[in-house]
Amino acid sequence: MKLPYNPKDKKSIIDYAQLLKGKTLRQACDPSILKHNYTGKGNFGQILEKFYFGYDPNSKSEADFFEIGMELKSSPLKQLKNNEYRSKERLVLSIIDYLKIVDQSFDESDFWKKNANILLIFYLHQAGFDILDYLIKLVDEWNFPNTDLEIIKKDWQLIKQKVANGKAHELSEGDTFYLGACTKGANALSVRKQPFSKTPAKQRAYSLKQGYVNHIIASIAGETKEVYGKLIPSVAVAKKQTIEEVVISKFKPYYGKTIEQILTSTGVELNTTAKSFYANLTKAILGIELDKEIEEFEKAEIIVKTVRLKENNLPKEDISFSNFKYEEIVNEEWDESNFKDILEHKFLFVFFQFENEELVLRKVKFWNMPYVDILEAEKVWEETKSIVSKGKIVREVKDGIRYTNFPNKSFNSVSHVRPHATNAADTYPLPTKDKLTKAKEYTKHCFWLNNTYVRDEIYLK
DNA sequence: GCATGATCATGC
DNA sequence: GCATGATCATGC
Repeated sequence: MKLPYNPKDKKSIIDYAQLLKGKTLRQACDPSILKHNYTGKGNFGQILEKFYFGYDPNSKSEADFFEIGMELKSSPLKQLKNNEYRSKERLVLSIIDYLKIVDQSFDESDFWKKNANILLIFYLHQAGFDILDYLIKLVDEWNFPNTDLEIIKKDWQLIKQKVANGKAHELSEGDTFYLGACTKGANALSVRKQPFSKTPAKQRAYSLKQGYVNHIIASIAGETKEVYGKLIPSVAVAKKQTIEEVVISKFKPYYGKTIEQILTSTGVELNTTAKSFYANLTKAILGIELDKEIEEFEKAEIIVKTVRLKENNLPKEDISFSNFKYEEIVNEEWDESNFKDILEHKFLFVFFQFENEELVLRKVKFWNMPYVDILEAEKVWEETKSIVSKGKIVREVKDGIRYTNFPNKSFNSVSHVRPHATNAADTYPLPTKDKLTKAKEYTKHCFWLNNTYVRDEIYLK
């Protein structure tokens, strides 16, 4: 079959791909597309390869357009309430071969051979639409800018190192900044051998974090009426530095200083009672304008948490996350849950401590949750799901206060469940009526990190 | 002094 | 109106 492009000529391939912009697969392809047999999540890409580019989908370790070393990737966009576009998810790249990575250098790696040059096709995912009717919005090639590539190399090295240490089963997306190791497979039973441990490891693929993909779409969209995220200022990571080193070096001069002293020396005026105060103080220290986001933090989806320690090192409060919906948690599995997704992020903790009633900056710390603790958090999540499913939330009512069966601080050393609402009447519906109170809805709750855990495993370590 | 339930304040 | 970060109140 004669291809409608020259597979040895990059420009010819890209020009042909660009014709997809503003079209759906149904409009862009031959009517034979109606007979496609691809089902399942990844099938947009497979249909695109077979019916538009005219080659059979494969899982070879070389790039799809092997003659010029360019890989084809398609990925969904979502539209926000304000009509701006964002990536719907992380961009999943090739499978990590645990057995081979340990003997490879980055430049000669399977990863780099396949993904150095990518032809990206972004389509708008719309619920209820047939995949043939998703509108293709953005088409362009992508090469990693050098500053990003330095960070991606370090991410890759870290993944390799963990496998070399016999810890492939402990990999987490939170280990790295831009390039993640995300789980890939039908279910939790999709596992592989690893070279230096008998423990089977979950099958994982290299992936670009959702925040990084948002940066990509903002870059390739260029000047359009539609908004695809925004390009944001960088904290300028020098070639031989990690993001951690740059950020910590900027904070260090302020260790031991009071908030007032920090404000004076940064010359930034801030409303200390404003909700965004600590976030703004972080930006002031990093030298980022207050109305801007921090590029590296957005790309790496780093979650900043500020903690105020008492003089005895115990955080004054536990750390809250988003509320969970009772009707959702009972239908979720741990591996797909919001809570696990959050816990697999990279965090930046900014620790202040009370010293004679005054808060001083103690230190900052990059952190992601170790594998064993994620297993602990899973127990809290499973217990919560079970309690909601059975309708056994309320244990007893005393003096009008409802005491629950949700996992508390003595249930687990890592996390517990507590209310997080405007008041007791601020509720979400229950999937199962509460047995004791007959309530059909219940005060909003969320997962919290125990303050003792934050002290012992994050601050003191 | 802490655990747990409850609530507040801000900003989008 | 609601999400989010922060804080309060009470009983043991």
